[in-house]
Amino acid sequence: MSEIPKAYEPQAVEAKWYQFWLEQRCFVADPARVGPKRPAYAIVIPPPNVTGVLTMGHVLNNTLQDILARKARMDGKEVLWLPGTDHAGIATQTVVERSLKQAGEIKHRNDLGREAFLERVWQWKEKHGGIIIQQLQKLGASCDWTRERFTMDPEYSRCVQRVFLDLYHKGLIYRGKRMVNWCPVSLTALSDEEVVMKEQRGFLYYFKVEVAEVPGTWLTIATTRPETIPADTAVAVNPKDPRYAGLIGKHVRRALPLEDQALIPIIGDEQIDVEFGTGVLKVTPAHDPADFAIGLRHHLPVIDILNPDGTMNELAGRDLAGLDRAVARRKAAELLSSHGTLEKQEPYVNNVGFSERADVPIEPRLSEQWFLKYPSVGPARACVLPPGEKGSSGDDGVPSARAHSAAPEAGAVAQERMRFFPDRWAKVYDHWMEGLQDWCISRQLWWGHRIPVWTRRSEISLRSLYTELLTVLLENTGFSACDAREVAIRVDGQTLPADPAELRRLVESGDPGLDAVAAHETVICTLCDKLHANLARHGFAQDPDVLDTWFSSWLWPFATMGWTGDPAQDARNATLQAFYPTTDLVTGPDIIFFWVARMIMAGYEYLGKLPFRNVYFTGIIRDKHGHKMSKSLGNSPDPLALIAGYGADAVRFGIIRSVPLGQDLIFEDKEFDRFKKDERYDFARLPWNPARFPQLELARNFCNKLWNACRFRQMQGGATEGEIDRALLTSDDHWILLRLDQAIRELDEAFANYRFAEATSTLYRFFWSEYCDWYIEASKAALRPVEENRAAEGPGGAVGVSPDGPAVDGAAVAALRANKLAVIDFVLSHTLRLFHPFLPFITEELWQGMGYAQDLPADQGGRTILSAHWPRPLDDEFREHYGLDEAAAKLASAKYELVGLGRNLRREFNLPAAKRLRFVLRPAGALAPEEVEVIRLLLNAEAVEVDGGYEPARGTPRVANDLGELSLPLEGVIDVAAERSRLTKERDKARAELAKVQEKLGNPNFTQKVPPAVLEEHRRRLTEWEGKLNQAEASLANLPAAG
RNA sequence: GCGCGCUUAGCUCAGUGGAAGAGCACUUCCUUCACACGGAAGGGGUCGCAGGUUCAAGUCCUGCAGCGCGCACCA
Repeated sequence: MSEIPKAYEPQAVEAKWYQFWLEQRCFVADPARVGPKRPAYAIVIPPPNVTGVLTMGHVLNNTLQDILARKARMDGKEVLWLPGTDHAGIATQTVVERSLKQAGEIKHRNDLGREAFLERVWQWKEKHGGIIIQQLQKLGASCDWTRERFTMDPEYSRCVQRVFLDLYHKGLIYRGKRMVNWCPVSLTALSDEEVVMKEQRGFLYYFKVEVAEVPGTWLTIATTRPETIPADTAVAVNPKDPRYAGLIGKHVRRALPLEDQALIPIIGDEQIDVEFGTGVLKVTPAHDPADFAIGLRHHLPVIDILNPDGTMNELAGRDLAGLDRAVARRKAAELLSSHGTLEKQEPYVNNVGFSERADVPIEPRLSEQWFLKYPSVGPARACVLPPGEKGSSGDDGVPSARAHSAAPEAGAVAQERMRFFPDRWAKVYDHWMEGLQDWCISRQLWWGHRIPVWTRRSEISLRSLYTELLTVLLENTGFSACDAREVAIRVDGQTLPADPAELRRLVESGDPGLDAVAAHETVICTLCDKLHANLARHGFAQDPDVLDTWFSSWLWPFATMGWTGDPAQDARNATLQAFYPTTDLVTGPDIIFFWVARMIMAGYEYLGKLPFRNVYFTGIIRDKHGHKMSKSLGNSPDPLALIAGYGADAVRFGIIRSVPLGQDLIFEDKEFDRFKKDERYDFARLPWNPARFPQLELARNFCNKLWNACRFRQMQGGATEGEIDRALLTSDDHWILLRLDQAIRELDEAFANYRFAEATSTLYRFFWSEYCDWYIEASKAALRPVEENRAAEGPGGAVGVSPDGPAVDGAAVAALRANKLAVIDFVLSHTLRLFHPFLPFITEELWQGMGYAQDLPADQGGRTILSAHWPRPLDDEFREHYGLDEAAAKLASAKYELVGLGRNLRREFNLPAAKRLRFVLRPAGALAPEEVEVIRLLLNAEAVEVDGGYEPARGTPRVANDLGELSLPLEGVIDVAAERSRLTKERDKARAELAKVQEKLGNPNFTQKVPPAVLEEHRRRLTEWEGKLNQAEASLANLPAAG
């Protein structure tokens, strides 16, 4: 570190060290190193979308993971932070299709066809897939990039299909015609979790229908969707509703379509809310989940009047067919109106489900889809510790195995517990797990894992069918018993053995029932590539759908580690054995159902163990309006621009410092308009140019402070990390070492509880307030060049050292100076390590530049700070060895307190900081000259005279504490009024505080019940305030008469 | 409708029953040889409201209000 710049310049530093870390393979995890002395620590990254770009949410999330990973490395653990991306089915397909359309290459993906289109998606992925990875590297993420995974990697895809096959085998996956959430834009089904409810302003339309059997009797029906009237197949009322009960069983004439006003029944159903609308419900089984359920109960027909894209089909009738559903709604209302059956329409606000991705109203639609009944629900639900429970933690914070008292299933035996941070999310999780609905896992997309199922419908005898299946299994395949596990066959919903020998036995059985020709549906689920050609040749067609992206993500913790599902093979998988279960998961609470819950279930189902031991849910980063920041809303600043402007370390520190456990963060300066003209920052050059970010500015300044503190040390010269001589420690040294100890303890506590923001506060306070503001300033007394110190302390020097003070000795001064540097190096080298997880780049630069790496073994910080040991609290041995003394530290803080009081006098008497002042100190006890010199320096005083018998002139401002009385003789310029005002304020304050303490101590309830320590504290406070009050009163009495 | 958060200084927010805190902003002073991305001092708070528990409540309990977020088939 020659030519140290005055300000920290992050850009070059960051690139240099990241490259160094990669070259040195610092992030690469080696399962072979894991052992009793080197425990494993693992995190899997929440995989960002492969075509995504970094958002502020990613910054928060991945910085936290990086902090955990770097801290774990410094703790001596073998760390695997496993990175990767997911294929993001809908998002990626949409992006690619849109770009091809914009380029004019296609009008629709059908123009290319499935294979060619997928080819283009892969090209897109190759081109854009690395962007977010590079961005994570800019942030400093210490992922093991050699293990980067993608959910569409061949091995990963195989895991997905194996799991599909397994669940199909187990009967947990089934195909069914059910109501699903249909997105008319993406043209695919969605899971319930991908639907967001939004309030919509619409109308409640009241229209009337005549009861066929009782002419002249009309029923009024309220609906928000008049366009679905042609799909109505009944009208429902509550049988307990006296208004309508008598009409049940009769019919009404359906209003639309006009050309087909069919008669539909009036049915009674308990679910009908008597209070709502008119108490009469139109029942539209094809287009409403609740109505569908009613339809099932009453065996109603289903009329589907919508096309997949949300337009009306011909069943909607002449007037509506072809119209978009929104247009059709208005048209239907007009039709009713023109026929005099629309009684009124009222403005109405209701909740409508929207496709999260396409942001259009979803359409409840009856369609054939694949569903999953969740596996391992019992253990997955039982393993998460409920709020308030701590579990019994081991040394490394891993909860030990313990049975759950409320395990809902007998199979859920003693198991490890998982902790959520903050724990309130456990309740949300539990609630969702309680009401699990089957998961719709099929998507009508091309980009994704294609469902490994082949189907054929045929008119055939079972004997012929089985014979044919034998051919399919055996022809050109070398099929063996082990392959049989990779095939599941169902005929008409019944499982058929995939073992050729058993099939042959069936074929050769004499059962005459096998010869009847009938319609059969044969479904084959297989992983076996060899069968595919045979299946095609025999008229089987592969299911065109792909699986929900989350159906691959939920396997992430073990599929990324090379899990195969083959027990023997997995037992030999060193990575899986060493690093699963993982230690921590860091993610947003918005995907607790999508991802976290499902991973837990998959973990139990396939590894028999929870996938991670702790889940940290981050806050959500919002803009000043409280909206979640996202790329699509355009309200997120580009993190890379922030990194360019402030430095990666500052962005990390600023964000982490601002986000307490589990709270959302509003990340924007509301007073933007006031500051945007601030010329100190050239934000105009930055593309996002939104605002300035006080959080980041603070953090950048902090990095600069750290930089300059080291620069200051560097400028002092001398040996690096010399030996500390306990005999030469000053009270300031005792103080800072004990403050360092305190900071380490606070940090350990913060880490144990995942309180990262708290950790940054501790670092900030310790480094800036304690180390820089007090300790370094105080140290400047000892750090002055030796000659200067001799002059300052020699006889006739300006400082009022008592004449019989120690003889000044050049060698002694030099030794003191060297010892001071040794303490500074000790503290700084510890501080850099404490900062490293948060500020990886600047700490590495300083660690190397300051020479702290020099004498250390390569694997303990010699090569890089990354592997330096995390500082331990100063133990008894250390305290003993260096004679660390609480009393000395107390003396130092008393000094600083007195300095604060003295500086305050300056202010009170309007004395400019530059004005050289003489103070007089009447010490309460013995006080070494070097202590006085520190006080003088911190006061920026010309002199502090020590005079045990000093009696200041009347009206001389003075302050006092345990150390003594500090007077500021202001010859001839005493502002009596100012001093009276100051002392009066002080006296009143003392009186008030004294009264409070006296009242408490006078209360027998208090003195009897309060813990001794608190009582002691209050008694101490009493004497303290009494002393202050006396002093203020005495000073007031001492003031000359006004005038 | 049910659940979960939040409400503390002008702003953004910490606060773990025992003397109300930080950063920014504001006022005044200082370019003193680490740092003006800096230093010193200062002003500013009935801790949302109302009850309760306690010797002691910003902190625990109950209710209420406002804001936010989830979950939920009210057409």
